[in-house]
Amino acid sequence: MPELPEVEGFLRRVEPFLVGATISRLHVLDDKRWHPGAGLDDACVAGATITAIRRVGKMLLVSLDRLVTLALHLKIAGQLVHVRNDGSRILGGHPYPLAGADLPEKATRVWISFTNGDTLFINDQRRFCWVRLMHSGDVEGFVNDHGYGPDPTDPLFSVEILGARLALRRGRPVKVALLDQTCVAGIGNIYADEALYRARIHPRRLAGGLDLNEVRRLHEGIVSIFAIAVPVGGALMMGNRRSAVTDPADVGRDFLQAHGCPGQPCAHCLADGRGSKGTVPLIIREVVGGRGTYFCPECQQLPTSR
DNA sequence: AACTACTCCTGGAGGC
DNA sequence: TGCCTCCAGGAGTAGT
Repeated sequence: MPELPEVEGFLRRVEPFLVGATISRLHVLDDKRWHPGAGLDDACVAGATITAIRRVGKMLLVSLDRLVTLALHLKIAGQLVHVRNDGSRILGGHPYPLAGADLPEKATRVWISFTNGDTLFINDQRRFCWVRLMHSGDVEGFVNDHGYGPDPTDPLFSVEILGARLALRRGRPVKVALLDQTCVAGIGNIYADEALYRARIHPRRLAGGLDLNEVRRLHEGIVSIFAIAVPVGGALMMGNRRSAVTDPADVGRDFLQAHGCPGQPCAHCLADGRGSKGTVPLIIREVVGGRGTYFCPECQQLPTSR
């Protein structure tokens, strides 16, 4: 579930505290989540200082001054918790509650303690996340092997680029193309649904079948939903349903209009006056590309055949 | 080349 | 209440 906004939002908030921090120890609690490269182990990072953090797609890359890099991917249910030496916490990724929980806890897979008393916990209830340690010289090759597409938060991400990437996947449903990290990097199931909803495009439309105006709308949908989601650290989703906002600080994270909203009146149709009171079209759920997909059957229609 | 199916894994929901 | 089954999902891999 942690997609681009969840990872980027966390990165932006913790960067001031992490860059320049020196690791005292890296603790591996779940060997299966830990993948040190050849000749490397957890002891290699003790005493190392973080020089930079960046994101590629949904992956986080933490560069250390020992010419090694920690790479981590939160997959579906991964969560990052930065605990400062005054006890304050910054949460990123999956929002499953840790109210008052002592860390590390049972879902903690790897954690890092810093010489300044701060700690960073990598939690994952589902055990799909991974943490790699590699030589910094190998990072470029590792990233290139994934073949990531353009980043939609990059100012250079244009309508033309999106159109060209979709054209390469012309025979696939546009939703499936958006989920392909080599098409556009960082979009997952939540934001693919939201972007298509904003663009009023049916998720089963073929990627190559969109006209220029539709590609423009989709580009705007992607860029605008990320503009909302990134600053607040992403949406509050627990599994396949939206989680209730319990912390006033999280109110801004309740912005989803389609994904996880089955049976809710379509906001577009409401605004456009479609359907009288009580008969406004409702958001429905179908499986597209093997993923639960939410959309409005009224304002996101498939073109009539032939 | 382009699909689909399966794998990894756990917690939560729903049925009985 | 308790047990059982099903489902969610990122992304890699295997099979069609």
